Amino acid sequence: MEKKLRHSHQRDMIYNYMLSTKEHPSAEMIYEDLKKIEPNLSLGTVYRNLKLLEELGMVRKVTNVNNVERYDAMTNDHIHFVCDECGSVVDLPEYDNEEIKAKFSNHIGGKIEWVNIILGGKCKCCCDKYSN
Amino acid sequence: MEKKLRHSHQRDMIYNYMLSTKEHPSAEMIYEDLKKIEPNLSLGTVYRNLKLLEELGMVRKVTNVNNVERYDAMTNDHIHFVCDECGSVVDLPEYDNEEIKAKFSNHIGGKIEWVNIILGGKCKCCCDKYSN
DNA sequence: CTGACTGCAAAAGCTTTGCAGAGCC
DNA sequence: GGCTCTGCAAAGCTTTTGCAGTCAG
Repeated sequence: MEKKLRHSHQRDMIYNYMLSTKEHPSAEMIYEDLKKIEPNLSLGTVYRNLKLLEELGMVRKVTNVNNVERYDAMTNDHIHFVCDECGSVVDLPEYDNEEIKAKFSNHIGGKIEWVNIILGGKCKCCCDKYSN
Repeated sequence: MEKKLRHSHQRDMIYNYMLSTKEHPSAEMIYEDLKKIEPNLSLGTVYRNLKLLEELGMVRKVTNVNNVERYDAMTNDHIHFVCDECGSVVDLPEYDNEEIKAKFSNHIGGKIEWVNIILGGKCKCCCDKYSN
């Protein structure tokens, strides 16, 4: 059942990149940025490692923006805001998910393993740009 | 700017189907079911109309399960639970989104237009099936 | 050495789109 | 009649996968 992992330079790069950015990048964005440092990197490797890191609970999918999945390194419980205009995804301050879990756990009967809260609309930047 | 819509039998079928189901279907699921009644229906038409209905605010994307988008007819504020095992998406009782909007609107600066709250885990059915 | 990991490129989805014809108003 | 909508099929994109070679332990 358990996976046996070896050390991998590429996986390190990807994870460190995830830890360093606040952009909630897509696989493609990660690939484009890391290729500057490691020109041989392949997109398939990015996808494979994101999936692995997700299974390890080190990274998670945040949301799908325009049919592209956006990722986040797991830190604490926090929620996100997505701009429908420019597609940016930003963190919002810490938020207690336990409350909402507790509220619905009876109703579900099964096991709640995660909570994903996303607000959407138009970010400040886009509101200023096109005022309407 | 405004769209000029004509009446369309296919669009009616799709919307009525959305109102009648609790399954939060994908385009494909809608297509498969409606084809039984309307064998000429095409998948492209389902996609086109879902997009249209979404723009009209009559339908919304709920969440992406295994790279497939799931839809819901807009009713009131409610939230969803997704089973990671079987991919089912179910409604949870009404929930007040205004509270959470209010909590973060200052922080965002822009305009919050929607809230999407999703809980995930293993549904009762799957918990019973594979007990571990 | 062994088997996990990678790059490459092809394959596999899901979703969108161009086009010619049909249908609504 | 004009413009929207549809079916069909092709194209477009993102993501996954097979393979042969590379690398970590």
